[in-house]
Amino acid sequence: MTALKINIIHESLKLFSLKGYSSTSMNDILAAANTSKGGFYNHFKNKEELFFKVLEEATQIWRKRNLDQLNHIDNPVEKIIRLLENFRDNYLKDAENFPGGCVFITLSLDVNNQSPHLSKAINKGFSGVRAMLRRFLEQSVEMGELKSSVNTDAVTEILFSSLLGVSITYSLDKSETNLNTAIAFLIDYVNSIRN
Amino acid sequence: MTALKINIIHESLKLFSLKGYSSTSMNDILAAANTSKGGFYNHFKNKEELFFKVLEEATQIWRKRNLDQLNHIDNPVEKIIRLLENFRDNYLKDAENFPGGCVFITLSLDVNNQSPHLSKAINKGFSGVRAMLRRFLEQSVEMGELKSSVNTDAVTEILFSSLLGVSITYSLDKSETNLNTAIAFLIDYVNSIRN
DNA sequence: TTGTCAAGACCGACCGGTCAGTTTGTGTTA
DNA sequence: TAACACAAACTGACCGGTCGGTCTTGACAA
Repeated sequence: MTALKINIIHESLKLFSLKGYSSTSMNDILAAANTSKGGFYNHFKNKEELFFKVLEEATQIWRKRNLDQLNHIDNPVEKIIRLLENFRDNYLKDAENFPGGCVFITLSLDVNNQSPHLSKAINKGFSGVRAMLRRFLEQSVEMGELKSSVNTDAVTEILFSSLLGVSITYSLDKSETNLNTAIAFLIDYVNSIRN
Repeated sequence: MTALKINIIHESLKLFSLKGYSSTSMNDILAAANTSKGGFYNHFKNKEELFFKVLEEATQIWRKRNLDQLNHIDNPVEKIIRLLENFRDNYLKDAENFPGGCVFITLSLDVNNQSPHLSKAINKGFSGVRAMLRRFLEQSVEMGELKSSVNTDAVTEILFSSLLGVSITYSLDKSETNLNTAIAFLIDYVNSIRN
C-alpha cells in the first residue's frame, strides 16, 4: 500500500467522522489528501470502495483502542470494566482519527435507509460488539463473578445502548465531564451486581 | 397555513427521518408532497427555512407523544417512569411521523460539524430534555421519593444517553424486543433507587 | 380585472467519475 | 555510469447528471 493510498484512507476517515459519507465530496477528499482525481482513481475503483477501506481501517483502530490489554485479563467482569475505561480514555477522545466522534454511528445513520449493503457492513460491527458484551456477561454469571439473578440480555442491551448514547452526546457537546460521569456510572453499576 | 404547506412539512419530516436533511433533495420533497418548485418556493424562502419548520413540527409531536398525561402525575418519579413508557410506546414506534426513527438524532448528526446554526437549534431541544430529567430527579430526591444517596447528575446523564442509544439501535434493527428490554431495565433501575 | 398560487423551463454550481496525456521510478542494456 | 524502455503514479480538463434556487407563465378565484 503506497503512502498516498494510506493517506487518502486516513484523511477520509477524519472527514467521514466529521461529515459522514454522502456529505463528503470527492473534492473534499482530494483536497485533504493533497492529490488529484487521477491520483485517487489509480488506487480506488470508486467512492464506495473507499468506504469499505475506511471502514476496515476504522475497525482496526477501534479494536486497538478498545481491546487493548483485554487478553491479559482473566476475569470477564474486569474485562467489561476495562473495555468501558478504554472506550472512554482511548477511543472517544481519539480526536486524531475521529475528530467528529465515533465514525461508525455517523456512517451508520448516514447510509441507513439509503444504501442497504453499506449499512449491512456497519451493522455487522455493531452486532459483534453486542455479542462480545453478552459473552463476557454470560461468562461472568457462569463463573459466579456476577449475581445469578442478573438478566444478561438486559444488561447487554443497556450497556450497548449507553455506549452509543454517550458517543453521540460526546460528539455533540464534547463534554469530558458528562462522558466521565456516564462511564463512571456504568462501571459503578457493573460493580454493584458483582457477587 | 395552507394544506400544501402543511403537507410539505409533514412529508419532509418523514424524509428527514429516513435520509436526513442534506441527503434529502428538493426533488424528493416535491415528489413526496406531489407539488412543484413554484408550489414550494411560494411558501418557503429556501430549504433551510423548511428545516426550521420541520424542526418545530417535530418538537410539537415529540411533546405530544412523550409528555402525554405527565401533568396529571404528581410524583416526579412516576413522571420519569411514564416518560420512559411514553418514549417506548408512543414515540419511537410512531412510524407514521418518524419512519426512519428519531428525527432529532438523524438531523443532529447530519448537520453537526457542518452547519453550526442548524445544529444549535437541535441541541437546544436536547438540552431541554436533559434539564427536564434532571429536574424530575432533583425534585424526587428533595421530596424523599428517591434515596438521598442518588447521584442525580449521573442518573440524568445515563438516562439521557440510554434514550439516545435505544433510539439508534431501534432505528437500525427495528427490534421491539430489544427496545422493550432496554426500557424495562431503565424502569427497573429507577424503581430500585426509590425510597 | 386583479391577486394568489402552482407549474415547470431554466440557471450556475457542484456532484462522482473518465480519460488523454505527463511525470516519476525502476530495471536493463552497454 | 549513461541511455533507454516501460510501467506505475499522477495531473487536470472534461463528461453527463443532479443540486438548490429563480423566473416566466397561466389557471382560477374574488
